[in-house]
Amino acid sequence: MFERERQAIETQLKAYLAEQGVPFTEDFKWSNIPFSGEWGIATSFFQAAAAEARAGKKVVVPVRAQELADGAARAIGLPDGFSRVEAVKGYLNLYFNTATYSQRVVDTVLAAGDEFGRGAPKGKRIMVEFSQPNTHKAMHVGHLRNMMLGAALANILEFAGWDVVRANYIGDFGKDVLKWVWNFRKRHAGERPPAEDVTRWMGDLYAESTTNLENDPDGDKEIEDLFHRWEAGDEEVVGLWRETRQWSLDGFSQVYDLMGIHFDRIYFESECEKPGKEYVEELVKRGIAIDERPAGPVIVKIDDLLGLEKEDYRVLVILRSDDTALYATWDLVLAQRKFKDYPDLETSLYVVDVRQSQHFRQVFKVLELAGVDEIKKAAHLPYEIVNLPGNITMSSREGTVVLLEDFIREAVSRARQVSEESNPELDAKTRDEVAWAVGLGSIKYPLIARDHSKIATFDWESALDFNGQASPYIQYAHVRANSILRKAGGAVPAPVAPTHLLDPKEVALIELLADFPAAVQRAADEWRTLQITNHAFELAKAFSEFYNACPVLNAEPAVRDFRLRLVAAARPALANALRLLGIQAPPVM
RNA sequence: GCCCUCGUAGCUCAAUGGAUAGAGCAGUGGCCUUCUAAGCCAAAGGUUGCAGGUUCGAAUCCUGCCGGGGGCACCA
Repeated sequence: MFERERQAIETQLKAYLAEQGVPFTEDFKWSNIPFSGEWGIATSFFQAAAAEARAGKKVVVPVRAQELADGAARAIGLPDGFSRVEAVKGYLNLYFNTATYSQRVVDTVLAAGDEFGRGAPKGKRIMVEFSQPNTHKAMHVGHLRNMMLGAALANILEFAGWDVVRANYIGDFGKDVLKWVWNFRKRHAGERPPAEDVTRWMGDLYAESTTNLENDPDGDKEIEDLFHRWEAGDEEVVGLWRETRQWSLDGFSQVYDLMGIHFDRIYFESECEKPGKEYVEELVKRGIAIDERPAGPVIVKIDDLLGLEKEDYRVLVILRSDDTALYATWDLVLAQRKFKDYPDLETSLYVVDVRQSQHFRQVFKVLELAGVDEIKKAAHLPYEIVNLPGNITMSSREGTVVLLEDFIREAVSRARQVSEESNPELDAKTRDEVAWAVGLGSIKYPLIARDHSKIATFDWESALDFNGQASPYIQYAHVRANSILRKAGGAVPAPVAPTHLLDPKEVALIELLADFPAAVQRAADEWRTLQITNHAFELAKAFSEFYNACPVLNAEPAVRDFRLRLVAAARPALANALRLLGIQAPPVM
C-alpha cells in the first residue's frame, strides 16, 4: 500500500551507499517494525556491510551495519509522511506519521470494499486440479482436506490476479469400479440408492464388494471379463456402469454445492482409457517404453533412458500385462490434454496427496523424455493426509473413516446448539443459516490452516471446539463489527484523520489491514492457504482486542467517526479473507 | 537397501536467513449495569531432537546421527 514511499526512500538509500563506496546494489528487504503499538517500515544494513567485508574491507559486520544505518538516517532526514527515523542495531526504522497513514489505510480499504486485497490481473492462466473423487466410493474427512486446499488455493490465485481453471478429475473407471459393478449385479440388481447420503451408500457397497471378492475364487476372472466387455461396448455392462456412476456423480454434486465448490472443467478417467492405450503403443513404437506382454507389463525404464547409474526415477508401469490400463496410462494423456484444452496455460497444478509424489515425478519425466515440452509447466502440490489420533490412517476397508456426511451433520448440529445458548433470540431461519455457516466453517478451517507438509490429525473434540484459533472466532469478529455498524445506523462517516492519540490496538488493526494484499500475493506465490488462514485469524484477533479496548459508539464524536470507519474497513477485510477460504461470514451469530 | 518428509511450550501448530522464537488448546488468576463473554486481560510455560559445518547472523541452509511417517514393477 506504500510502495511509492518505499521506493523513493530506497533510491535515496542506494545513492547514500554508492556515495560511501559500499559495493551493494541489491534491492532492500523491507519488513514491518516488529514492536507492537508502533507502525512503520524497516530495513537492515547487514547485507551491505557484509558486501564490504567480502570486498576486502576490514569491518565488523554488525558494527558497520549500525554505522551505515546511522549515516543513512542522517542522509535521508525525515521524509514526507514519516514522524521519526531511527537507526538501531543495524536497522533503519522509519515510523509513519500515524494520523496521515491510518486515514489512508482506512480510506483505501473502504474504497475497495469486497475487492480489497485483489491483485492486478496478471494475464496468466493456471489450472488447479483437485478433489479427484472416486465414484462408487464414500467421501471422508481425508477427501475434505484436498477439496478445501484446492478450492481455497484456486480462490486465492484468482483474487491475486491469475486466470484460474478449476479442474476435477473423477475416478470413474478401473478395477475398483468394476469390482463394485460386479458385486452389485450379483447381489443388488435392481436396487436404487437412498435419497440421502448417496455416497455413503455407494461406499458401503464398495466395502461389501471387497469382502465378497476376497471370498470368491472366481471373482477376479469375472471382473476381468467385465473389463473386456466394457471395452467392447457391451450394452449391459456399460449401461449398468453408466447408471451407477451417475448416482455417485449426483452425490458429489450435492457435496460440492454444500461446500460452495464449483469446477470449470471436469475430466474422467474413463475418457482417458482409449487414448491412453494408444499413447502407450506410441511410446513402445518410439522405443521409450518396453513391451513385455504377455509375460509382463509395458514399462518405461526411466533411469536407463536418462543414463543414471543410481536408481532415482526407477520404473513406471504404463499398461498391465493383461492389456488393462492403470492410473499412469490415464495420467500420461490427461497431462497433455490439459495443455491442448488450454494452450495458454502457464502452470498446470495437481493437488494430490504426498504419497503420489513419485508417481508424478515419473509421469512428468516420461512425458519430458517423450518430448512434451509443456510438461515443464506441470507441478505437483503434495500435501499430507488426515490421520486419526495415534497416527492411524483412515481406511474404509477397516472401517476407520470419518465420513463426510457424519462430520458435517455433527458440526452443524453443534453450531446450532452453541448458537441457541449464546443468542436465543434468533429466528428459526436465521438460526439455520448461522448453524450451517459456522458448522461448515469450523470443519473447513483447520484442514487448511496448517502447512501442507504436516499431517493433520482428526479428533472429534478439537474438531468441534469453536474457541480460539478456529473459524467461528473469525466469524464472530465479523459479526461484532457488523453489530456496531448496524447500531450506528448504517451510515459510514465521511473520511477523517484521527485527532486522538491512536490506541496501540487501533494501530495493530490498521497495520494488519494494510498487510492483507501482500498476504494474498504471498499465498498465491507460495501456494499456501496457511498465509490466509493465519492472516484472517490475526485480523480477527486484532479486531477483538480493539473491540475490547476501544469503545466506538460511546466515544466522543471525532473519535467515534474515525473508529466507525475503522470498523467499517475491518468488516469487509474479514469477510474477504473468509471468502477466499471458502468460509461464509454471517451477519449475526 | 534407496528416496522423500516431519521433529519448536504438556498438546495442536506459527515464525520472507535478521531485532526479545509467537499463537491456540489444556491448566492458574481476574473481567459481563458499557458496541453479542463463540470474547477480553494477567501470570506461567522453550537447551527449536542431538552433534558438527556454512554465515556478520541459523528454528530456517549443508552433512551426519537419533526418532516418527510415507514411497519404491502391473493399487490409486
